[in-house]
Amino acid sequence: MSGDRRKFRREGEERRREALIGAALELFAEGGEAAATVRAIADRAGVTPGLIRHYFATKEDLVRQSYAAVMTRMTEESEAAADADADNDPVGRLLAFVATSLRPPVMDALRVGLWAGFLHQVQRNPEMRAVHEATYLAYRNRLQEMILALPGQVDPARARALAIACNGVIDGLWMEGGVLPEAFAPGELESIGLSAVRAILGLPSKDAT
Amino acid sequence: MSGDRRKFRREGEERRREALIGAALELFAEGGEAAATVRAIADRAGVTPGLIRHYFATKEDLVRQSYAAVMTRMTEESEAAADADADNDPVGRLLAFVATSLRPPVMDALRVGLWAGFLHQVQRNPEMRAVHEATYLAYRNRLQEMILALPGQVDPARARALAIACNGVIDGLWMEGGVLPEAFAPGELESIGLSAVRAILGLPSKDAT
DNA sequence: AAAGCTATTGTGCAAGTGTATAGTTTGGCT
DNA sequence: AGCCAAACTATACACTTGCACAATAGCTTT
Repeated sequence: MSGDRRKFRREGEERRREALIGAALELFAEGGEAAATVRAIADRAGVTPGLIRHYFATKEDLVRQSYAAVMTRMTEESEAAADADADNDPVGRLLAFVATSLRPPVMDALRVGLWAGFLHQVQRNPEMRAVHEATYLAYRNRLQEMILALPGQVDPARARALAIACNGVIDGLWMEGGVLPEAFAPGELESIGLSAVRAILGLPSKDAT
Repeated sequence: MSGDRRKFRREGEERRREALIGAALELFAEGGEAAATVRAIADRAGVTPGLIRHYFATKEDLVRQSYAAVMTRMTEESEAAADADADNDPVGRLLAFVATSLRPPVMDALRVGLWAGFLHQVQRNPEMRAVHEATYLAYRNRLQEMILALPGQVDPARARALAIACNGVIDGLWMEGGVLPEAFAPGELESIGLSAVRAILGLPSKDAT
């Protein structure tokens, strides 16, 4: 009678958390805040809604962790690209870092949409704001380290300003490319971003003879 | 008994529409999408919820029209600010334009929040996308005209790239300043933005002796 | 001054929301 | 084999949401 209770497998805590976060991000990217209901998330993750409460104190908690996951993943991807640049050339590392941020899969419509949706929450939710501040500073500080590693002397105060400026260009172009992809030629934003960063940092331009 | 029906005044169709849109924007800016319920909007506008249905086919309709109103208003303000700068010096005009974008009231937390929410809808709604594209291009083209007016030759293709780059820095810094105001010293972003634009355009730096 | 049009109100409803909580199943441990 | 913590399900609740609809009050016109 009541025997048609759903079968289930016990997953590791880590994997279930990630699955739930992944499902939330998918729904958020597809249909915005409204689409990411507790029931829809559970459904997408192949689980019943109650389980969400088992892993996350509240829905807001899940949303916050999802945001943190997305942002850190993006920084890590750019960082990996910089490290993959096996040259020990500091200039090459920095430019690889910038270029990666301005092409897929980092520069992507879904990610920008995700980011915009979250950004909207950052303003009034202190915990979300903390996550935003942390991820933003992580990215910018990475940039600053790379700037300090460049040949030639740069005093710290100036390095901070330069990092903020470079971060600004990257963010701006990343966002515009994500929102209006067809408004730019393939590779155009990447090339523009690299030139701009070079100009800001006073590096010689690529097409110099 | 049933005589305590609320008194009201009949407003013109135009004024009521604007009042409702205004109320929606206020709530959206303050508390995000979640705060802008039909009831709250009606309340703020000094009206009962049913009336919203009288002026807008659906809530989504109201939201879309609100966003369109905000975006057009922002562009108009920027344009007006640029025109108000009566100097005949092209460099001064351009830098004033940039600086204005990076300080209040243009760089403002509420506006950035509003804009983020708008951006989030741009991806799924073709009409919103059209509004966004138009306002973005209007701003960027304005920038491009000013770049072409600078002393020295700039070929059009390069002017486009420079305008995109400058627009990127401005957007990025504007957004970061709006989201994390206390992370920057007063005037810091304005000064960083001006230096960055100068560097990108190859203009002499301000603090040159 | 009476009538008529419609802007505005008030009430109600079905659907969907996050969350609480009690009960059931699972897989590892002894 | 048997037990037990906890991973998981199921159900229910209190609330909120957008929307429909009939009644009414304010203008405009005659």
